[in-house]
Amino acid sequence: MAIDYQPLQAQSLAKQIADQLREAILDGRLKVDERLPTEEELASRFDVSRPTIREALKRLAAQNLVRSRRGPAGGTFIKHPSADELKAALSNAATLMVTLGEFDLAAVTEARRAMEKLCLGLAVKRRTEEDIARMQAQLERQQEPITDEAFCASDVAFHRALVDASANPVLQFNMVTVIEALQPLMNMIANRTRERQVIVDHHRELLQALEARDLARGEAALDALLDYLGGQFRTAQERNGEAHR
Amino acid sequence: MAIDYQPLQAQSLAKQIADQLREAILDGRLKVDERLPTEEELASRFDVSRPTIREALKRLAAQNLVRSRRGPAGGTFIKHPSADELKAALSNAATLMVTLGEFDLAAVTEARRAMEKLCLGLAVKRRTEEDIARMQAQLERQQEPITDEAFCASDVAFHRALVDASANPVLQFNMVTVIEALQPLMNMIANRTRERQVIVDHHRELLQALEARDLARGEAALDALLDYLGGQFRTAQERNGEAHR
DNA sequence: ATTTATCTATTTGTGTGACAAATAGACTTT
DNA sequence: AAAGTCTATTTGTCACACAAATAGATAAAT
Repeated sequence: MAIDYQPLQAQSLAKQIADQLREAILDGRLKVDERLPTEEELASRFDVSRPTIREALKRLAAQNLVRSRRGPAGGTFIKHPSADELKAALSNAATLMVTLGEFDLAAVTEARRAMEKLCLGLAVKRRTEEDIARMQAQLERQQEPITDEAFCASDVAFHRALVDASANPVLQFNMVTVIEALQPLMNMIANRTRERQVIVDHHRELLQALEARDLARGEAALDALLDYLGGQFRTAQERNGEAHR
Repeated sequence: MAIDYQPLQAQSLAKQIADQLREAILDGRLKVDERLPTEEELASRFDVSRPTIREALKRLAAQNLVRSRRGPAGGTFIKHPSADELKAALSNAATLMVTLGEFDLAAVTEARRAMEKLCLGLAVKRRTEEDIARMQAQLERQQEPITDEAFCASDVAFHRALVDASANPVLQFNMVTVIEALQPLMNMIANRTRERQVIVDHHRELLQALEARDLARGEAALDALLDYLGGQFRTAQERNGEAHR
């Protein structure tokens, strides 16, 4: 007797309504910039109260699917999704997954190494002078006496600039899970001046390789950098493990 | 005089509260499975009404950051993020970005080709018999007389199984933006029997290569398949473009 | 003594009604 | 014609009430 007991939980009305509207948006039955009926009318259509409708709309708003405006020409509109907003949301979620250990650090670094090489391969062909300048600016910043957090932020910005030089928005997007999501972990690593220099040297080598459009040299620099970073992460984790005892 | 006019719009209270709580969760000030105060208490703490608090909590619930239970031991709890839920959310968002043209189809296919090769590279080393069996099952299904939608779903499942064989959760995760997100577009392509056979042949070749752990052969099959698919997408887009005139 | 049923308190879910705040458009005034 | 004012509409917020679920305590039955 193996009945798979259905949850059959009467989900909250607001959730059901939100799901229904979300599906309509995804299916294209509700188009971008289209205006939904007023909350009052939605309430009567779904035969629920206005607060329930509001909760449903707030859920959608939290997912950047709709936006609301007050006033006569106001209302709730289907929102055109923006890559930047989605990137920010993904960064938050991925950061959480990493810091909570849901994503194994080894898996993240493995994926990063592979994907960042992909980006490098495209960047070598497509990088512009602006890309180089952006990376150069971060490199210089990393040699100034800045706080650990500013150094890490600049590190992230440097790699982000490299990824952006690939000129592929989908890769740029996906890379947040292996670049930005690691920032909190990196912040836990205290970078002494001597250690910073190692990173800066690798960055400089990587930048020069990109400028010279030398893929092999760039990959070597990236490998060296990620080998070093991987070691740093491991020792940081061990230190953390000891601290927990 | 270049004042950067601050938005200074008083954002909705619910949004501010939601943002504040989200930051606390991301910072680790609120830990997983921790219980938030009751809605009533939160309301008095933030000095707002309970509906406002509820809206804030619903926003967080929509992002899978908290979950609520009724009853004496109930309340609102910080939720441990699940890769599957996040994957589903990302799939929705990415699908929308693709269907609305926010992600260029050329960029998606370029990213897919590169990333799927990465997965293949790992899968060749790590694939298990279960991986092979799963892909084999989909391959057989694709040769049965099923609907176009079922064929597309099986196509996605086949590639998903390949990606999963890489045994890297981060890559598996990111691949939804280039595999699952394309399903609606693939559904728009009517697959005649003759055309299905082309895809099935490529799949079989790919599967055999994976079984033999032959990376070069697998990459060739993948390239051929994606070349074919790219062509299909282009003609579909052109047909669509004509239909819009 | 263990299980089962019932009660109770607590907390979220939902409903109702009201008013505040923003704002597009019509209207009035200069 | 331009600027200011008014007005209607819609979302934002609040207050209060009750329903529904549920963990734990209590009582009852086997």
